[in-house]
Amino acid sequence: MPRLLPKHLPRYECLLEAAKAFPDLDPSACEAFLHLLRAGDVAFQLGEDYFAGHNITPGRFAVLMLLLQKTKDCPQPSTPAGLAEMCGVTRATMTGLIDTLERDSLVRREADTHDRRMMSVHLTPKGHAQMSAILPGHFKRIAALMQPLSTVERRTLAQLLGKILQQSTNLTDFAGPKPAALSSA
Amino acid sequence: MPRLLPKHLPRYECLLEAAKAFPDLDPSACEAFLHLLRAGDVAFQLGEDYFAGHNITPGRFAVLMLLLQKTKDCPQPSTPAGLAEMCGVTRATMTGLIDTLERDSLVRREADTHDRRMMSVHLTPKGHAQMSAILPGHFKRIAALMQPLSTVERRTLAQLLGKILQQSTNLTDFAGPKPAALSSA
DNA sequence: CTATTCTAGTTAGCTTCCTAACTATAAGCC
DNA sequence: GGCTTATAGTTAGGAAGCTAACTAGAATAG
Repeated sequence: MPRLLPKHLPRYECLLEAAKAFPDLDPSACEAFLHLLRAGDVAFQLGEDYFAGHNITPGRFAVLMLLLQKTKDCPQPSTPAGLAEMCGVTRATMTGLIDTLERDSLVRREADTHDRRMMSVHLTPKGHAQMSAILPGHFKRIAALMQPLSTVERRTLAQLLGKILQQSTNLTDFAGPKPAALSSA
Repeated sequence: MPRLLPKHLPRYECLLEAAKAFPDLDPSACEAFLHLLRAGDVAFQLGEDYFAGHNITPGRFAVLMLLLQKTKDCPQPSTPAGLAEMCGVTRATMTGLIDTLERDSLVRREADTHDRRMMSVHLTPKGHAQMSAILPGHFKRIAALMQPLSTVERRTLAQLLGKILQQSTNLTDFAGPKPAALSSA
């Protein structure tokens, strides 16, 4: 399910030309932005296409990945609400993801004994095996995609993208900071 | 509709640690890849959130953008199939997009007089006005997102992403070149 | 000229996300 | 303790993309 974006990146001269009609158009910003959209889509599809061969969607992969990390790092159980938070989706969406993962026996729901509203979610042995089967190929494909970039270039890329991510949070915090987010301020 | 991705980027030390368990994991490649996924999503959402205030989806915007360019550049009419090709979606999806755009009087379908299978799609005056209302704000937001990067950094970013895009086409061409794509080879 | 094949556009049904409303349980106020 | 509020999870219905199958018209083979 690729994103609906123009597949064709305009040449820089076209952006310069368009800037005459639109004074707000910053050609260098637009060029970087459009490259980012395309490359981000390509990166996403790289994973999506690969996972599809293992009967997994990106959303299911994200959940399995989080559960895999959890089993290693922290002993505290994973709840649907916590997973939704970390994945950036609603609790309703997480319910659906866990439904299908549980149907395929990749995860298991367990009721919390202390708080009967809560559930905890665990990776089953089958789920663990599934991830062990998927991850090496996934990492190989990531390495292949990044192969033309030197280690220095990768570092540079990550830093430049990090600045954009930081700016994004600045902009959204400025535009509409959640009241809850101000609790620490 | 953000993509379902882990919102949290792992620290580099965690990638180094994970590489011990997974020999195929290249930490610098993964770091760049994960940053790219997050930043691409942020960039996409920047547009999506803004368009939503104008009752437009990214898909509809892409179609309107192509039609706007067409009116300037080439006199040849835009067909649904051509638009689908340029947007990278199926013809079926394009039918749906044009349906809603036509319902909102932003575009107009016209039957081709020579080939009665074909339609041509045109921007209406209202569609043109809509784009004139949307684009300046869109360009401003793009400029704001890229503001922390210097012109040189933007250029560097575009070049690094260009290498990734090129590599992506190399990989897919190698894996499964469409027979039709070989016609020129 | 007729029959096959190809192409443009549409329709029908699926998936994955969403929001809004609901149920059950826990926590806080009187 | 009993009432209000907040929280965890689920359910129901909607939006936007997909594939597969269909219809109508054009192109090509015989």
